[in-house]
Amino acid sequence: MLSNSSKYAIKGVLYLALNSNADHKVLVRDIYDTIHVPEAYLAKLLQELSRHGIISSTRGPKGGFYLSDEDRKHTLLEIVKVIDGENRLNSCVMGIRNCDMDNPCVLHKLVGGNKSKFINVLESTTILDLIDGKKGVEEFFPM
Amino acid sequence: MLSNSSKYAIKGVLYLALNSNADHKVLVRDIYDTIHVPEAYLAKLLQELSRHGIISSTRGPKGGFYLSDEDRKHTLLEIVKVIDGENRLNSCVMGIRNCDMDNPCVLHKLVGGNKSKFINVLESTTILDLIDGKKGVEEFFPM
DNA sequence: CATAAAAAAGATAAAAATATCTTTTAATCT
DNA sequence: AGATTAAAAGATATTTTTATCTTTTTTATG
Repeated sequence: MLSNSSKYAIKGVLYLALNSNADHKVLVRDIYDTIHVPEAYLAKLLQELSRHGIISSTRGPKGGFYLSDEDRKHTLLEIVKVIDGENRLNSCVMGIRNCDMDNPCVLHKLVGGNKSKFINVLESTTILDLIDGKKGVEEFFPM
Repeated sequence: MLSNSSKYAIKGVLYLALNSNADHKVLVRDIYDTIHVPEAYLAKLLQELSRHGIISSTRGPKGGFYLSDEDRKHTLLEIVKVIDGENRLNSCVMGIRNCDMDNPCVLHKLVGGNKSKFINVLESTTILDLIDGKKGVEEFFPM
């Protein structure tokens, strides 16, 4: 359902949500170990998210990645769509042609409901929602 | 969540459920076009299922793949486990270490419920359940 | 302005998933 | 028994995903 890349991206954004703001940017090298994502790969993913305006970044000294207040209003689904593309989530669970919500195949009816709910959660959950009331990274990235 | 291979396999088994029995075996070459799965690849998948006792087959003239009455009692989850292995479904949605149902990470709590339900459907649905009351292939594989 | 810091971009590599092709084995039928 | 049929097994190829490495561009600062 979700690619590894999307999971990585969400973990990265989550870290930024908990540890950064416009006045305190963070470097990929400070993140990757905590969230268990290869450094160079994480860099690529964050760059992609930045390019799409999901997160913020500045180059050069004192630069790094961070989340503005606006950034925090983005949903998990937006992250997933940037990384995995629209198609992956929209396609029929069973990969059957001409099958969608309106004209579901038998299998779609069977498992499609749960999938829809899964997507709904991603769509209705913002970064802010996720970290609301949480204090530290430990809670999100248990060893 | 499900690999393409698993989807292919389920489609193949579904076709067998609708079109075969011990007295009427079918060849891969008669299946693949209808369910839109590459011929040689489908053959491999069905062979794997046969090897694991999920479906039946015999070689030689009048041979082919088919489902015995017993075969029809297998669940979708069994098919998925043979093709994708145990790990794919059991791993944490977010790929976070030491995270499971008992000690869920924040994201797990968020989407884990829907995933569990998805797996429950696969686990509680047999091949027989799937085709119960259905008349033809068209209903399952709409063009 | 020169230097250093850090993201951005581009190129390449490795691994996994998907797909095909060839050879072997087993079953049936004449 | 010999020929033929079809799955089983094995080997190879392609594509996609995941991952790394190198170069370039931007920015801050001495």
